[in-house]
Amino acid sequence: MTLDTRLITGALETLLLEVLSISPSYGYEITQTVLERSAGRFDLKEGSLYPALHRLERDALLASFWEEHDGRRRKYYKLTTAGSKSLKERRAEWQAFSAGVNGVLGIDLR
Amino acid sequence: MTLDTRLITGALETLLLEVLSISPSYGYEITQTVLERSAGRFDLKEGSLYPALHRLERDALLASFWEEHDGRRRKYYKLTTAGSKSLKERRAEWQAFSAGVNGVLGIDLR
DNA sequence: TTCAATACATAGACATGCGAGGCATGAATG
DNA sequence: CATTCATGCCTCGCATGTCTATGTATTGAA
Repeated sequence: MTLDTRLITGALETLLLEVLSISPSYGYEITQTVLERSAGRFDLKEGSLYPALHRLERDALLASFWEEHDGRRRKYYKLTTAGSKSLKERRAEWQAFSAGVNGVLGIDLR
Repeated sequence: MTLDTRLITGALETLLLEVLSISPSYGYEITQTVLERSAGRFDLKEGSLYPALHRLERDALLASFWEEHDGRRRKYYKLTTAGSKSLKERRAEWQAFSAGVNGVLGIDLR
C-alpha cells in the first residue's frame, strides 16, 4: 500500500459526492472528471471506485439509474438530499483535518 | 470507522516523523505534542500510535532508546537519516495530495 | 485506599484500496 | 476480417490500517 493510497482513503467518498453534486454522472466519467479536477493526480481505480459508489448508495447518499447511450449501458449516480447534507459535513471535516495536518507540519497557508 | 479515522490513515506517519524531527520524544509525549499542534483535533490512540512507531522503526526511519525518568521507563524515538529524507518526501506528497483534493472540491486557498 | 495520569504493548474486530480477473460493445487500425 | 483500444460495469482476495479492549506497571493526589 503506497502512501498515496493511504491518503486517498478518507477523501475518496467526499470526492465522489462532490463530483456528483455538480451533475449526475457514471463510473467511467467520474474517473475522468476527478482526473481533470485534480490536475492528473487522482486516477481512481475500478476496484475502489465501484465499491465506494455501492457503499454510498447503500447508505442512501446516492441514488442510481441506468441509461443507454450509443449501445452502451451507463449507471448514473446522483446525490440524494442526505448525500448533499453529508457532502457539506465532509467538506468541513476535510478543511478542519487539513488545517490540523498543516498545523502539525508547520505549514502556514496565509 | 469514522471519517476522521480514515483521513488520518495516510498522514499519521508523516505527523510522527515531523514531531520527531523537532526533537526525540516518546509515545505519550508525542500524543500531547500532536494534540497541541493540531489545536486539539488529533488525539492519537495507543492502538494506532505504537504500531505506527514500530513500523517506522522496522523500516529504519526511526531509532529508539530507553531512558528512565522518575521511576518511569520511556522509549524515546529519533529520526534516522533515512527518516529525515522520508519526511521531506512525505511533506511534499501531503502538499500535492491536499492540493489535489482542494482542486476537486473547488477550494481555492489563494 | 482508590483513582487519575503516565507509560508501553498487543490481539481481535472491522474497514478500505487495489490488482487481477471476468464480461461486453463500438470504433479505429492494419 | 482480425485485432486492438477505449469505453463500461462488476467482484474476489490480499495487504494493510485504526480502534476498542485488555494487560502490566509506577507515581501522586484525593
